[in-house]
Amino acid sequence: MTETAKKDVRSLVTKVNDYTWDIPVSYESGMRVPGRIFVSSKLLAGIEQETLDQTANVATLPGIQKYAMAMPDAHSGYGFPIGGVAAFDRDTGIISPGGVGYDINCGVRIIRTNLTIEDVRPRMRELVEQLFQAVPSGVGSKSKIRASDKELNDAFLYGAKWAVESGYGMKEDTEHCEENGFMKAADPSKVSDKARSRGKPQFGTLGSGNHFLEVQYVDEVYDEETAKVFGLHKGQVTVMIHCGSRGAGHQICEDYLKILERATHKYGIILPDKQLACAPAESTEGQNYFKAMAAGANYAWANRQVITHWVREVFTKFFRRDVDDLGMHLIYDVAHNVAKLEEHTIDGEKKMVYVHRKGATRAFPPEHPDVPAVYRKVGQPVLIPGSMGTPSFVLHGTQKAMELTFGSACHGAGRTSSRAAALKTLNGETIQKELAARGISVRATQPSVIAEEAPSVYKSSEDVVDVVHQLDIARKVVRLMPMGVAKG
DNA sequence: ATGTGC
Repeated sequence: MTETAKKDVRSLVTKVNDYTWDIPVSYESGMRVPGRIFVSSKLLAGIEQETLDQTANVATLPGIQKYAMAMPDAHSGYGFPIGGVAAFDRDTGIISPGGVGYDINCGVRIIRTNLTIEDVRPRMRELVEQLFQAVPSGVGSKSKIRASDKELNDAFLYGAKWAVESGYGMKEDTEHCEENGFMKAADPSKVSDKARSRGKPQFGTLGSGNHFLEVQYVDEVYDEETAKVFGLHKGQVTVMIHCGSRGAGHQICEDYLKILERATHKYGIILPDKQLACAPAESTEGQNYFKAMAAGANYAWANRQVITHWVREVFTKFFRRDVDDLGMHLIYDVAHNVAKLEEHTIDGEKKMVYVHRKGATRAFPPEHPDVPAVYRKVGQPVLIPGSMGTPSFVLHGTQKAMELTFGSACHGAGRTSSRAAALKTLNGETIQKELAARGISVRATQPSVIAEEAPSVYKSSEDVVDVVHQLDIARKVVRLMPMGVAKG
């Protein structure tokens, strides 16, 4: 980024405090509320002009509440910024596929183990190879499962619950997922044949891009008490799965963007950007999108659940110990790309709003009824993956998040440069060797994937997480260092 | 992110 661009960004926004910057309604015509960026001055310098513009654009949408928000990892996306949070009044507001993103319920889960670094490190390469072989990855990768139409339908309806009941997991798994692993609003009849045919052969596949399957260890504990509640302690090995709804979610988004572009016109909604296509939340078009989106979200939960089962299979064979003995419990599973109908207190009044989190994690506080009973006292686990070779974090949600961000926090590091730029300047094999020298085994479909996802093309996950911690919208519990990574 | 791209 050039010096001029940096200056430009700073001059347009107003500092509220060290981690909060506002885009005034005077920034762009039609803004109904200000934009609000939760970011340090260091990270603000890296926020692109387009991200600010997109945040301001979101602020023009009907029924928006309080602020159009951007998290410290924000970058530009389709219409809405990635790292964005926006809540719309159920009765007067809109719902928009661009506010969720193409990868519906792209998300993260973390599984703990009883293994130590010493158990795993000497055999890391071999273990990663086994995981890579067990979980199909890459663009267009196909599942080992041949799902029937009925099974696909049940997965759209019941998500992780379908997977567990089909033999891919343990009953307790669904209790440790956001929404218990499925959104009840799902209606598979609102999903097109094309989306179905793309989703049918992809259960239990990782996908590509920044999606990964990672063996990690707890290298720092910030909050002993909460870590204990999550079953985490220093030196312990964990497994993180980061992936989404594959071709199914992608097709649902594409289908409904077209439908909602027409609805935008039909309902006379004026948009600064066509990519913000939306419909009144309670309109037929809006509700149909919501029902299809929920089905896509459920597909992603089913996907991560099937992968979890195969990960457990690999570990039990590899270490010749059963799942109970290995202590491979799912800690939690969060959605990073989803819209939800939630109750929030706005200006002292309880209200139902459609909260769009696109590249943002729900961060509900202690005592919230939607937090699983086992975590009720400490708040929802907030899972923030790092980029390849960089630390990931477990945090917990707070009351402050309910007050400031509709119960939301950031979702990860966020790119600083494009895939194309990374491919031009970086060599995958060199990066793989550098990571190996740091004790991190990476197995990918091809070297170019490693170049595209190099640590240097991402913001620091540490910096991003520190902002949400300082703001107290999520508090750090542990830091996880990667040891082995399987990627598409 | 994606049976990757106007």
